Amino acid sequence: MKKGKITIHDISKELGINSSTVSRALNNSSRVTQKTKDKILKKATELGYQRNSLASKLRTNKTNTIGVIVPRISRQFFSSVISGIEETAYDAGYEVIICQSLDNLEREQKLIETLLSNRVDGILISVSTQTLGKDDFNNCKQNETPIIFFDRPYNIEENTNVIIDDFKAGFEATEHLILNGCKNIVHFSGPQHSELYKRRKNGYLAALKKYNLTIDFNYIIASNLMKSDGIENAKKILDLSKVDAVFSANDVAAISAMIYLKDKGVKIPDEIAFVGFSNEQISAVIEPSLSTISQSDFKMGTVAATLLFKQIEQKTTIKEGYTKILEPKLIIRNSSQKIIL
Amino acid sequence: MKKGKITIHDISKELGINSSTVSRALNNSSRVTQKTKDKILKKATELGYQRNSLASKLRTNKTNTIGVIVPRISRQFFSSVISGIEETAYDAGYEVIICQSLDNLEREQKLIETLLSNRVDGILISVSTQTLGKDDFNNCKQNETPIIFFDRPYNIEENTNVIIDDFKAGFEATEHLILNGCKNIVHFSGPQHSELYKRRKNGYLAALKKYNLTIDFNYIIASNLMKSDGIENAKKILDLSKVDAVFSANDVAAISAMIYLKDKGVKIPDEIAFVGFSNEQISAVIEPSLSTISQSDFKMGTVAATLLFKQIEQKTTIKEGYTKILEPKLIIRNSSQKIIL
DNA sequence: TTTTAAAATACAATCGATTGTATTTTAAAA
DNA sequence: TTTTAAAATACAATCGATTGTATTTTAAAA
Repeated sequence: MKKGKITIHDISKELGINSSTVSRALNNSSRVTQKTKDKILKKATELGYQRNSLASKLRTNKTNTIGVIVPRISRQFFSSVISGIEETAYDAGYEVIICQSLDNLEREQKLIETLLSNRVDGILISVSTQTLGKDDFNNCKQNETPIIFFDRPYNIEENTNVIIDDFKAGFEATEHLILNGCKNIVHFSGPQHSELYKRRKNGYLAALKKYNLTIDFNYIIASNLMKSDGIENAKKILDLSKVDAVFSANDVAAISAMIYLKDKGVKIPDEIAFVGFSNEQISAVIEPSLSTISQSDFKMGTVAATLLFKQIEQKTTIKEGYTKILEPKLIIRNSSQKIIL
Repeated sequence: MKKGKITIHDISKELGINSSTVSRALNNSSRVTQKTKDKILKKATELGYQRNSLASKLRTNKTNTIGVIVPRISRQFFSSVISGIEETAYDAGYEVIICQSLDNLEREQKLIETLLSNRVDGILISVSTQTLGKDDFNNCKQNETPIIFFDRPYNIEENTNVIIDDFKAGFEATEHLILNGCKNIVHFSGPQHSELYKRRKNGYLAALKKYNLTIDFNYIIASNLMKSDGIENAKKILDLSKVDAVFSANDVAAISAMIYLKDKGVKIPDEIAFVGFSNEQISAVIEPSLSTISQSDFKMGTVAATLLFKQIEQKTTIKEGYTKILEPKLIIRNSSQKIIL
């Protein structure tokens, strides 16, 4: 057995057939007769031939590979999006390279560089929370490598984005609480520079307005929505009087706040009702189970991937500022259903 | 601006310096003077040059890339292992390609093929539950591509494996329950062909023996340990008399059983105590919080990756049947602590 | 049997970077 | 100024697969 990898030239030599014919046979070209194909394929398996994708990709200038960057693969939402992307890619004949930025900008930039130098045909990304600039992804554009942003919108005027209707989600979550008898609803918001959290907040405000509830800006608590922030927020709630509900812009903060409040003897949902955001796996398991917003994650993956493949294959210049907005879905569980007397 | 990607030849032409010198300058070779390097680097950034890794990898016959295959990236344990791998790889200058098999053998085989044809330098894999054969990975060996198995051992006699001491974990979990006053301990076991589940079971049996408790094989319930299996198992428990504890070979089944039993009015841990396995994220959040075994996940990643890099760089033939066994850690939470009168 | 068109296969260049060897340049010594 | 060794740069082959064009083979028609 020859050491090292087998190439088409090895097959070529063994059979006395030119390597171009071997290549065509392996790619099932109509320019090679079935008889020759059979001979070549047999020899290929016999030698344990395995195409060198690097050479093929270099020559054809097409990798049939896309890169996906998310903050963390462990988060339920992202892994569902990735599943959606992978299914779509699988059907379209693309390979997928999954990367996590750990919400770190420097790392994210490095990943982009790596993906570009590996000549991916396109990139799907949910940007890190540190990504604030307007032209962090110029290297892609310079390269004419299509890039599509999902979940966390990025410079909507100039890029392709796939997001959910955060305003509507915020509105529906809040309205649901109001219809369940809540009147003094606190909102846990995220970093205020983020468009996404602004929209959720605006949805919240619009719902209060619709039902003529007083808007108290002390009731809007901004934070990074981490576990510890939830606890801090919960402490603040205990200082505010009359709070009877919380709409949190993510599940993590909602859950840690709930646990803290329960520990302090607060009855949930009867004294304080909760609605979260994201439909993390834990939200179904915690007690009481947390009502939340599902971001149609799998679908977001398929939609983003489909858009990307279209851009890659049409090779059209990317239409600036196209945004696809998906519908959110309110999932009603126990944390928001008060016993209305 | 030239359309398409910039190559070293473009830089070469622009500056009238041969492309070999350009290549050496970009790789910071000592054969190029600093003055020339500066000129070349400046022009490279000016033109937006980006190395074509495909060409480089093809020429050098080294990709500095490893592939990682896990059943699902969303599972807490696997994403932690991956983090461990990525950190180690980052330090060692390797890229990581993450793939999920979805516990599907066909898909797993396809991923292996793709990784090999992309000429990864090595592979880390936690095999799918469908992978039962003894030589599913011959294509790697034929290729002389190192492959290391983690978490789920595979053909221990012939391959490199990184696993935890499942026997010890089973023993400690069971002993912990015994020391908390439990005498009639049910064991939820997994598919009986699996070495891993056999070892956990043997640990359980050894603990019973050590404390002179009767071994009743009706108390060992085998299943696939999915959510639904947990519920089925819980029903069976209700039919058995005297059960006062459960040691489950994973958290998922333990949790669904707990929820079912709680619903039926069983007090946990006072009537039936629980210990799970894996330390899934949910296990800390459920009520009562679930005692479980931590599989030193992050460390498993670093250890497996370190081993792999060693194999890649030494280019030694893979020593057959080397198994690295990591220590498990019992995490005691509320589900296992009875009030002993 | 010779001619000819179609089918099959071979030739050779190419993708972009790397690298051993050859050549040129530089600068010090003769 | 010429010689010479060292430093710097250029030449050319190479990694493995692909593909437009050229050549050969096949088989039918003349």
